[in-house]
Amino acid sequence: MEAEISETAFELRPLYRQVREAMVSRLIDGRWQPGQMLPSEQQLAVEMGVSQGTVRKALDSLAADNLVMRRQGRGTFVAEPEEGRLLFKFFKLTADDGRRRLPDSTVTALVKTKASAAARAKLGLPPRGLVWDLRRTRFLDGQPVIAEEIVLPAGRFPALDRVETVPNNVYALYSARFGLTVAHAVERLKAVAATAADAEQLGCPAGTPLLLIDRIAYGLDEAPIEWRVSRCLTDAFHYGVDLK
Amino acid sequence: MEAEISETAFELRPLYRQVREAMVSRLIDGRWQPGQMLPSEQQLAVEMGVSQGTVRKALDSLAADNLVMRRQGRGTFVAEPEEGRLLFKFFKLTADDGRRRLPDSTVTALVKTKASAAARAKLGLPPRGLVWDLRRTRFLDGQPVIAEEIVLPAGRFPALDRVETVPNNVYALYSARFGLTVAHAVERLKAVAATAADAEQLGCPAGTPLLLIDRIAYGLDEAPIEWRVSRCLTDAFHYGVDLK
DNA sequence: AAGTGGTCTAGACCACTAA
DNA sequence: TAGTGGTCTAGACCACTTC
Repeated sequence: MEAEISETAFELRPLYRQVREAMVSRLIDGRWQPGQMLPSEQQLAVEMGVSQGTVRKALDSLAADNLVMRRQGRGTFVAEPEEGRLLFKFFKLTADDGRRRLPDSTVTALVKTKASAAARAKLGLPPRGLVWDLRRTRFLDGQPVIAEEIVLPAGRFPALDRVETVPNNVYALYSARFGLTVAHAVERLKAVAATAADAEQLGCPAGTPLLLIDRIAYGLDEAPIEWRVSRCLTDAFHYGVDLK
Repeated sequence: MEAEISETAFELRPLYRQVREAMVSRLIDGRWQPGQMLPSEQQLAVEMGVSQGTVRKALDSLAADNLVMRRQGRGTFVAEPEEGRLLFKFFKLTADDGRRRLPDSTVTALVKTKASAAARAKLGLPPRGLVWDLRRTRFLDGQPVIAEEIVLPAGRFPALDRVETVPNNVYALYSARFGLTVAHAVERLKAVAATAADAEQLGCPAGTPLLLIDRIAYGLDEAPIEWRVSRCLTDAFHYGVDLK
């Protein structure tokens, strides 16, 4: 009952790191579900055989990464992707007047194909690996502003095409339907000219400057979950970054 | 000697916040200079009349914001803008092959003028406020890749035009010459078409898509220090963002 | 050996939430 | 009132750096 963590006598990482990793593994395997309240610090300390202060340090680290949410007087809860505060963690486009909202989405294609060499490299897939290729157009104020392609490793998204409707917030779908939590992402931005296809999809002249966002999203286990390329009109919007 | 912090009995913010603010004010007024070693946690605890744990929490918070650097066995040091690790805190452009280096710079103009309405809004200046307007071209591999305009409130940069040479890393200049530390910045990115002036400066056709970076940089006192607009060719480079 | 920051513990008390 | 996380303290011991 006690030695949940320190079973082997010699451990290189500090205790609170090991405690954190034990907690992350509970998030990965679903023993702790989104929205669920965690045991109290005291209970976790007893259960894991460490002091409350060490549990606190691990929980604070999870909270800093937005994996759990802590509320004084209430408890500690597993983060939910639908939660308002987190909706914009991975969506950095903002209207120039400051209003922030998620654009509506219209799926234009969803097919399973062999992964391209680029997709295999981005997602760490073997030769002949399969992927889902999802394409959609996203609208703000009824205007098409983003042409998006999402590439997913087919093995982690079984029967994705049997989902009735792909929701606007796909990360909520990944979580609820496939048990995959997007923990962090890396984006690369460039300015590119709209191709003829972009121009048709976005209703702008060919050659129009577009903000290209190339994203790889990673799960709790640090494995790539999604490769996404968004091509955005930025006449009335900007991509916001906080450098701290 | 003791009650450096809790002079008044009632304070709303937690102690470690007050300790942090006392420390930040020492950074602002120059009692703690860049590169300088801070007193040990124990000394600070005694001096400020709090426990070592509270001092540690304040110092950890400063370290998280890259305002100080902590090294086990050595001590805690005020961050220096020239330090390698910090050079890229505010420069997010990376070569597509992964190499990171700061581009060379050539100043094309440096004049003191009345601030435009836009500049007054960005920098929080009064009507008829004065600014420095610095323009430069930045090169990577000998190729011009960034056309940059930097607008500075003249009041905080006296005799800027008497600086012999404006260094490539202007934030080191702000620190060494004017005692101004850039603590954080907010950037807005868009894709725009190169104007005729851009085209001439960067040696590209007019209409070429450019990544526009609009940055406001803030000092330790949270007042704006700099407004900067960079227009970047991103054929061989990208702007990297880590979403965590 | 001495001095520094890093980890871990134990316990007191406060602030907030819910019943 | 009971239970939760948040703050603050005091002290022990470890890891690293320097002399």
